[in-house]
Amino acid sequence: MYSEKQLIIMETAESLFADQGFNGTSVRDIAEKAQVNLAMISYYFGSKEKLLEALFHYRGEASKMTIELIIGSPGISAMEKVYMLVDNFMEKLMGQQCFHRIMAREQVLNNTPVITSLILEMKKRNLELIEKLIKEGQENGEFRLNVDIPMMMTTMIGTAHHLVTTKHYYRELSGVQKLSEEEFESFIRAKLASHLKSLFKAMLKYEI
Amino acid sequence: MYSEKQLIIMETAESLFADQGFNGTSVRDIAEKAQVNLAMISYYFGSKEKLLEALFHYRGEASKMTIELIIGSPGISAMEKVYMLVDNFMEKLMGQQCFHRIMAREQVLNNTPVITSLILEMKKRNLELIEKLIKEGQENGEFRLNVDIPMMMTTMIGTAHHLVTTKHYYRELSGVQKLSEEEFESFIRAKLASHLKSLFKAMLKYEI
DNA sequence: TTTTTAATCAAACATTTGTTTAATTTCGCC
DNA sequence: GGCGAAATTAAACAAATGTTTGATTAAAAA
Repeated sequence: MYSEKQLIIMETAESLFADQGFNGTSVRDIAEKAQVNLAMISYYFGSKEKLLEALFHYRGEASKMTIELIIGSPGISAMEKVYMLVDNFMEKLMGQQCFHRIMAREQVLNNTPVITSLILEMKKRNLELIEKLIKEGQENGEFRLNVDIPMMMTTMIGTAHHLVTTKHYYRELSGVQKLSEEEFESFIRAKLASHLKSLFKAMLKYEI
Repeated sequence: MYSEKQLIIMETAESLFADQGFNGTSVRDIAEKAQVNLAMISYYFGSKEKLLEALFHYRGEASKMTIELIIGSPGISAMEKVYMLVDNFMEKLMGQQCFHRIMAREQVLNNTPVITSLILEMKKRNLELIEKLIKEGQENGEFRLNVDIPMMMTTMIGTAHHLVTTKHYYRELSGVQKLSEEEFESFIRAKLASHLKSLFKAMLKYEI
């Protein structure tokens, strides 16, 4: 679908957009870092904006499937599946931090209709799948009946995004400055995963 | 401290930054909407960047005090104080959505050292106060002992920010499109407040 | 080989950008 | 009224912006 050069441009743009924002990054920045001629970006993608859209398509496509796979797998309790979804979510989040930083910003600043509807579609699809899973758990008595699923999703995504996108603050505040970058990464990954699982368990099982 | 005209400029800039981002907003946009001459912005604030910093100082200053007041008040249980803090947080969040949207973006994109350290200072101060409150609750047996306070704060801020800054999505997803704008506002305010209180209760009281 | 298509490039394009200048107006104060 | 400081203005500034052009090279097809 995308040539090697196009991928280089997209991934370079991704890291620059993540660090400096979309408007804070010039096409010359991208061209220079990707070591391609300035005109190639318009040539391949049409415009800077369409480059961003292409990036969203590219990254969005990659993360479909897995959820369906988890929910569909037999012989696993609904709670266990929720835990697996959390792990899956964390994996994608940590593995594509640049893209998630861009998305976190684009969600707030919904100026670009194409991307807005892409994100909305993504959210809708995920929500539907989760709803199916929760219902399954409710029908077999695993979960309590009054579960606010959109709010639950908001908690997961909001908490995780906030921690990952502002980890430089978290590092200062939680007294783990001495950890190396990699140690810190796996530290927050593990911590966040177990934290989210606790929250989900509380929301799904206990009347509070 | 700030003249009327300066306030107009700051508040106009605030709403534009919130909608279009800092880099997506030109000083000409601000000048036009605030109905002041272009040069007045440099005249009063020195630069566009310093205007943003002034805004952070202005909004930051306004929200000190209250937390100390709540924590200090006698004859109230620690849990009750936590609930009050949630309400207070919600009030500030909903009342200054523009500013919080800007802050949400600036946290992700920490390019501006002055603002980064302003936010960090804010976070540190709040964390210290909350820590004091939690300890109080732990000493009188209200709260359990293993509480990850930074993670708890992350959950509150992340969830709330995410919901408020992406409420246009939430509105589509939670099936409340028929509500008016004001109804929807108070709907998410109430919902979020009670949701956060539940989460805090779960995190502070129950071993999960 | 010849022809056609795609890729690459330096240069130019027209806007838009944040900021400054220098002149003018407004206002409080003596 | 007249002076001086602050406020306001239109114009200009240089730099940066996204995009296009037209020429040149490379690759593929005939």
